[in-house]
Amino acid sequence: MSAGNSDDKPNLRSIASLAGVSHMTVSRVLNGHPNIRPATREKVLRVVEELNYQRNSAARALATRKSRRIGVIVDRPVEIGPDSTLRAVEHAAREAGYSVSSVAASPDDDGVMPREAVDYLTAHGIDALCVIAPRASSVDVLRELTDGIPTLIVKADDDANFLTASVDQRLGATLAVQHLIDLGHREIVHVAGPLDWLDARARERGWHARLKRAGLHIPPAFVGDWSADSGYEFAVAFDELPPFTAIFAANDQMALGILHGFRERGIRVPEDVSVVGFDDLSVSRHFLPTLTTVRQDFHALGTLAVEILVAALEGDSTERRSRIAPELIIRESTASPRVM
Amino acid sequence: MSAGNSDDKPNLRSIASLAGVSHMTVSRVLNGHPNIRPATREKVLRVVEELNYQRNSAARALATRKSRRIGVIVDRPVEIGPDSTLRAVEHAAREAGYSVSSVAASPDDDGVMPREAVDYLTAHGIDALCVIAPRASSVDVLRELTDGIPTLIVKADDDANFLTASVDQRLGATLAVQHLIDLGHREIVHVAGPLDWLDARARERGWHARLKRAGLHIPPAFVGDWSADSGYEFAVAFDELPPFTAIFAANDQMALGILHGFRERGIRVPEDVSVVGFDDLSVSRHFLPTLTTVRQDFHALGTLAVEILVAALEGDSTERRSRIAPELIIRESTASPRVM
DNA sequence: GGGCACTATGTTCCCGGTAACGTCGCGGCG
DNA sequence: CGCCGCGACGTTACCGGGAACATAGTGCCC
Repeated sequence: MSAGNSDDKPNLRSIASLAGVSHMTVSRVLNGHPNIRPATREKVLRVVEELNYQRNSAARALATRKSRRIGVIVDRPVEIGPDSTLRAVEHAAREAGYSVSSVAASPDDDGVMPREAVDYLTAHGIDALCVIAPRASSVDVLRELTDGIPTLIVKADDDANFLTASVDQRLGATLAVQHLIDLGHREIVHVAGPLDWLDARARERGWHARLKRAGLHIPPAFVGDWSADSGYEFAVAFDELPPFTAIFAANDQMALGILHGFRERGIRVPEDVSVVGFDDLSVSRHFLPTLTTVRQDFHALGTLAVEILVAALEGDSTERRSRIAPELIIRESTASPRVM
Repeated sequence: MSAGNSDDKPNLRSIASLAGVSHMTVSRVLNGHPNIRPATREKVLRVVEELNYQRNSAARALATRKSRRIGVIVDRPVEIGPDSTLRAVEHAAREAGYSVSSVAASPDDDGVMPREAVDYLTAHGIDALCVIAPRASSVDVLRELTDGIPTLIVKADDDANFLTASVDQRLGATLAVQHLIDLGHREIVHVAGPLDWLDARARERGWHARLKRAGLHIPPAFVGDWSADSGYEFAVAFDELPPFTAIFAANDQMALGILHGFRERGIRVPEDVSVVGFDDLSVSRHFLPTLTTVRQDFHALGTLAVEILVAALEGDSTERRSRIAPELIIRESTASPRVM
């Protein structure tokens, strides 16, 4: 405390004069330029250390026209999945020497307004953009907004305009449905997320495709809103629904709502109906019954996204896209159907 | 696309020459300076509009020595509460013309390393700092790191060094315990979070204080780790525990684990034991049984935090701290104890 | 009608870095 | 022995804004 600081923060010039060199030499040392004599380098670093000097990122950004900041748009209200991904992105970006600026959907509205979000982020200076949990409508709008900014969208389909990375949603859905088929289920319904979301669509398609391939009846999907409440509402309407013996829910929260609704209606899981979720929230293994679900590795996803973006930014662009395999976690909420 | 853009982005000078004024006039218009003729203002704004001009935030930060950025440290791994607060902070900051840069704990480690986090944030230029879900140890370290940076810590106790804002944790705990007492419970145990976390401590103290005031027996608190798993482990050890009829769990996740463990042990909730949680996650109303809990308004908390910080930054510093009242939500997991 | 207080605007310099180019010393080579 | 090339720096200009001061017009008052 008050250890004789000259009032202002040190800058390149003050370091330089203390080290007896020019400010450019200091800059070069800090940037790891090759042609610096070891003695000089050490002299400079010593002073840097001593004054606890930190480069001014604003000045750097101004001079280089690069902010070393990645903008992130999170298109879904607070949920473990998107937030885990966001944190993983932040972490990986930090490790790579970047910082992150995010715009996230509020609890009230569905998603973010893409135009406003991009405006905000570009106004604050970003080198690249990453979109988590996107809606199809957002992607459409983004196409014409992200001109010149490397943009990665967390989605499974390739896209000519964007970099992509994702957990393979269709594979996840396939694993879930396959598991139910293997157990002997023939009537498998789907409680989907809002189909404007790409993840919801991909899961619905995976479910649909697997049923079709198995030659099973394909009932219309019930569309929820990701919330446990919507799963609950689906379940309490059980008596009015066409018969089925298994449900694939598009996320664990809706699955939880379904468990709750069934309990109230006296329908037993898994004896009467099997339920599979998606995400494997940390709490899902404590639902009653514990939930069979599809695990997504959000951390790996965020890390991968940053890897791809940074590669694109720094030239060694190898891959434009990549998918992470999800994993089926079998617990108590699924079983073979009773013989009718 | 390619609608005749001159290659580079417009800047103050290019706007100025197109509008036939000096760059300072443009700057003044954009900053809302008073002494500008309406005609001039409109002329400038027209050009700004036309070129879709956005100020360069790096240049602005360099010139003003203000980044208009708030650094946020989230000291807990991914969880709905802290992430909701973070998002609310981000939202409120955006509305106030600030952006947010965050450092969050990864799933692996407990909390963030305060020194590294602050270094990182200051290196990227922040005007203020906000700490969400802090550990006591973090706070101690921060005291000597945040010299000169207005810092708000989300905690309930006043602090000479920091601004504070919080949901009143002790009040929340008091509400929970009061509810159990009102139902006729006399043996009320607490499943706490790790006591290094200020929130965990405050809840433990609230529980302790209310029991003491009621003259009830105060059993030692069981310390979990916030996870549903730790609640589960507590519950399955039921037979080895001293007798009790009610549990106050420090968060909903541990409460869920408790419900799960009790189910396995054949202990009925609320008939045998009542359970109260804390947080009111969106899923808590679908637990089996639905969970009585203490609701925290995370959005209000984040908004409040930014309000206080911005007030501190912009001089009209009114309040240094403020608390939000939590609310008891009564559901099925609590009932009067059976007469023994 | 001249001085004066404003108002509206322009000039210049500076923020703290980096790019581009200049300079100096030294060793190798014809 | 003189020239060249290059390594190791230094100098200068510039990134795009804003603060501080300078300056031109304008109405008002004595």
